[in-house]
Amino acid sequence: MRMNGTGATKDRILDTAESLFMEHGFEATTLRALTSAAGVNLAAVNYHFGSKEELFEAVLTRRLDPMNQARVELLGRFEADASPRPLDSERILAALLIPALGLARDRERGGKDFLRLLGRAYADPAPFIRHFLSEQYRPMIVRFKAAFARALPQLPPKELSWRLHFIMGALSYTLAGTDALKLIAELAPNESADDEVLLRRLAPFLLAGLTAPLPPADTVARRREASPRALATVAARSAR
Amino acid sequence: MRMNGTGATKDRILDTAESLFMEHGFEATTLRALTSAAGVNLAAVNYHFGSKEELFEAVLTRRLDPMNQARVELLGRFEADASPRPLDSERILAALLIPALGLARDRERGGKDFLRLLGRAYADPAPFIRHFLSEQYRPMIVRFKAAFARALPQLPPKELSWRLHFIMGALSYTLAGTDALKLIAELAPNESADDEVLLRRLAPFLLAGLTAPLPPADTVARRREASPRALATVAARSAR
DNA sequence: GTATGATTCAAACATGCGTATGAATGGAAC
DNA sequence: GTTCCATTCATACGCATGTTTGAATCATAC
Repeated sequence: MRMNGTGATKDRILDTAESLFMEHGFEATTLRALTSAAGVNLAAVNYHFGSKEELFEAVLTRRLDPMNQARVELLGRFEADASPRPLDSERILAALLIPALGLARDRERGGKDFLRLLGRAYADPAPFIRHFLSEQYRPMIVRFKAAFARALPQLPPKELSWRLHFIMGALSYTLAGTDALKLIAELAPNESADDEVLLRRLAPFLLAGLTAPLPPADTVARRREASPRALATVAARSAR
Repeated sequence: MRMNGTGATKDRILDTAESLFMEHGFEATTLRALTSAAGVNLAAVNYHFGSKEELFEAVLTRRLDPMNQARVELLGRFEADASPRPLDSERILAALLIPALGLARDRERGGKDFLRLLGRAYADPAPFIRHFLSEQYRPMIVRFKAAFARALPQLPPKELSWRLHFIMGALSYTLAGTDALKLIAELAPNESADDEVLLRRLAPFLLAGLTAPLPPADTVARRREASPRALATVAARSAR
């Protein structure tokens, strides 16, 4: 055993890795830059974590595991409160977003960095990252999908899967954001309240998408519903 | 001048790069793997493109530029058709999605690869990539934002910016997809019709989010509107 | 047919990477 | 105060990377 001054080497590595992986990505972050920024020896990463990949997984697990657990717990609590009536999709969505919001807000250091890192990990093509994330998320996703299915019985399961996919996309992209914001617009200088405001704006957007009317039934649109038909119509018309 | 057999070396490099960058990302794709897969000499990349980064930009420009141009042109055509009435947001959204759909469908080879590559480039932290994409997209985004602002005059500009951000997020995440699909659910074996089906499911989702009711006005929700209030309420209640 | 200039090629360059090693270090246990 | 063992450290290993070089190759123009 050992009891160092304040922060154990291991934690210092995790914190620095979280920040650097977020900023530069996994591949572009070198162990030399990482250990030098953390003020530890180069060999410390391999000593404490085994390899760079295992370090990355440790960085993710440290926060992802509690966050997804909190999501499931919150969902259970909401369901108990609403019992015996089924929980409405608005609160299910809330159970999905609130722990992410809490992570962004509560931990003064690193929390927001982590969410950006997570958003980027989502899009990373490295097989070990994709596999790891998939394993980490599966139980949570299965649980929420079942809850949404109860709340939206008229929505076909396949459609629900797609919309959950879109939701996770908008969420992770948004959390990964920062520079991307500049791409869309000049969002004024009030980036202060950011994350809370962000999720309060994201929630209605996602809820509306989740409960949107169904798309046209078949490959060629037969029905004459108002809203979702036009895209197909217009697409056909624009064929040159 | 030179006229090689069939495909000039330059094009062969571009095609292979598109596929490999998509599959492994920018950093993890080595010039040796790339040139060997393309059947060209290792030095050919530096000879024709100058550097790996410039090759990446060339890969992106080759398709991104025409796609965004097509988006703007299509928007203009729709606006002319609708004149003098302002174009509804549904068709504006269609002008945004259809060229992406066309790219995924028309070019038998590479089109879909490119969209996945693009979705991944969105999330890549490399500064030169972010800067490049931002420059490539700005004119198109500005144009569409103005069109949406006309179609949705009741929506505050800042709110519109956010929702455009969410839209681009769901879109790029969806286009980058494939493996991510497995994460959400077992989408059955009919991945056949994929891309067209995908966008026809995505469009109603995005349209509903875009036209969703406004979130609560202030930091603390004052009004008693039905739908978007609950998240804030519930969040406060769940504070432990 | 020879000169020209663009392209291809094999080989090397310098550098940086993740990882491994073996000696130093220092607090805890006896 | 000596033993012990987890940790730290400087250093080196082996290798792969992006890039450069200078000669070989080829179609074209004269």
